[in-house]
Amino acid sequence: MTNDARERILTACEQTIARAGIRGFRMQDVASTAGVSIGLLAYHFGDRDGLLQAALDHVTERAADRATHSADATTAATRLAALLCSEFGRDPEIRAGSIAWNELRALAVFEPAQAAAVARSTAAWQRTVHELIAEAVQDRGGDLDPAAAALILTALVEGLSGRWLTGQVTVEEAQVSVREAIRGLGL
Amino acid sequence: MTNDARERILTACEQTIARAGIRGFRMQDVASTAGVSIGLLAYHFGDRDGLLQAALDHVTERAADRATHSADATTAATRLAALLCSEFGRDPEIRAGSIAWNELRALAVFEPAQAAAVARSTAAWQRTVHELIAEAVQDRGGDLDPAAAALILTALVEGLSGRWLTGQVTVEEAQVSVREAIRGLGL
DNA sequence: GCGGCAACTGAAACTGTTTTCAGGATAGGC
DNA sequence: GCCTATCCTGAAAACAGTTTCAGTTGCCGC
Repeated sequence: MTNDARERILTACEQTIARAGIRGFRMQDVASTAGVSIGLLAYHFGDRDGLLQAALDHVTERAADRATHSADATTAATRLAALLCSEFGRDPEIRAGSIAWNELRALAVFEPAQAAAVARSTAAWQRTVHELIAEAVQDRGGDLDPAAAALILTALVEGLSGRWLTGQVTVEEAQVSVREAIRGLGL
Repeated sequence: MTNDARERILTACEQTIARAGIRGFRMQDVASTAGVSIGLLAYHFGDRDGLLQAALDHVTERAADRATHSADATTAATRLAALLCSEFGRDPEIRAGSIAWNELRALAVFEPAQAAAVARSTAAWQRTVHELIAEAVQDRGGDLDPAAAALILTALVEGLSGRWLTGQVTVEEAQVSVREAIRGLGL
C-alpha cells in the first residue's frame, strides 16, 4: 500500500500542476485528488518543496523514457522529426507533461536546484537529437554542424511548445514548423 | 506626483518580478522598492491582481516599443538579425524584461486574460519579423514562406530565451544560433 | 494477545501575505 | 484662512496555505 499511496500522490501532483501550474499548486488539492490526508504528504515527502521536487523528478523521468522509446522509423531524419514532433499532441498526458515541463523551466530561473535538474534533462534530450542529426548528415552529406543544429531544433521545440500551450498555434502548425526547420537546415 | 508614484510602482513591480518571479512577488517588496507605503498600491491599483495586471501591461507595452524602434541597419537581413538578437544581452534591463516576459508566458497557460495579451503582443512582434523577412526574400530571391519563417524564428528566440535565463546558454551562443538559423533558412 | 512499528489522519498552531481602514499631509479653489 | 479633494500612510484584521503532532489503524513477529 505504501508504494501505491506514494505513486498516487505523485500522479495527483502532476494532475494538479497541469491544472493550475506550480503557482496554483496546493497541498490540499493534491491530497484530495490522491484521496489521502494532507498529513501523509508530509509523512512521505517532508514538506512542500520535497513533494514538488519528487513530483518534478517523476515528470522528467517519464519524459526521458518517452524520448528514448520512440525510435523505430526508417531514416535518421524521419526518426528525428518523429522525436521532435512527439512533444506536441492531443493526448492529455502529453499536454500535462508539457505544462509541467514549462512550469519547471520557469521555476528554474529562480531556483538553482531546479535549474540543474532542467539543464541535465535538456542536455540528455539535446544529445539524442545531436546523434540523430549526425547520422542524418552522414546519409546526405552537407556542411551542417550537428551540435549547433541540435541546439536550434530543441530550442525551437521549446519555443513552439510555449506557443502551443498558450493557444497561439495548433499541434499541426507546430509540427509543420518543426519539419520545415529540419528541412531548412538541409536534412 | 501621482503619475510619478504610479510609474515608480510599476517599475518596482518589474524589478520585483525579475528578481523573484510572479510567485515570489510580494506587495511589501514592491512598496519598499518604490519607496511608498503598501496602502498606496491598493489606492492606485485595487488589489494584488490589479497591480500585477497593470505591471504586465506595462511590460508588454515597453517590449512592443523596443521591437519597433530598433530599425536603422542596412539590409533587411541585417536588421532582422539585429532585432532578434536584441532579445539577448548583458544589460540588466534586457534580462529583467526577458524574465518578466517569461513569467508572463508561463502565467498565460492558466489565465485566459493573460493569454490574450501575450498573443496580441507576440503577434505584433512576429508581424514585424514577417515584414523584414519578406523584404529580405525580395532582395535575395528564394522559395521561403515568410510567414512560416517568422513563426520559426520568433519561436526559436523564445526557446533560446528560456535556455539563456536558466544559464544553459550564453548571450553569444544564443545570438550565434539565431544568426545560424537565419542563414539556414536562406536569408 | 501483546508489543512494536509503519502507514495514516485531520484539527490546531503557525507563518507569511494581502486587504482594510481611520486618519494625516498637501495643494488648490474660494 | 477655511474647505475639499487627492494622495498617501502604516498598523490591525482577515486570509491563505503549510507544518506539526497527538492519536488511530492495521499488520507482523513473537
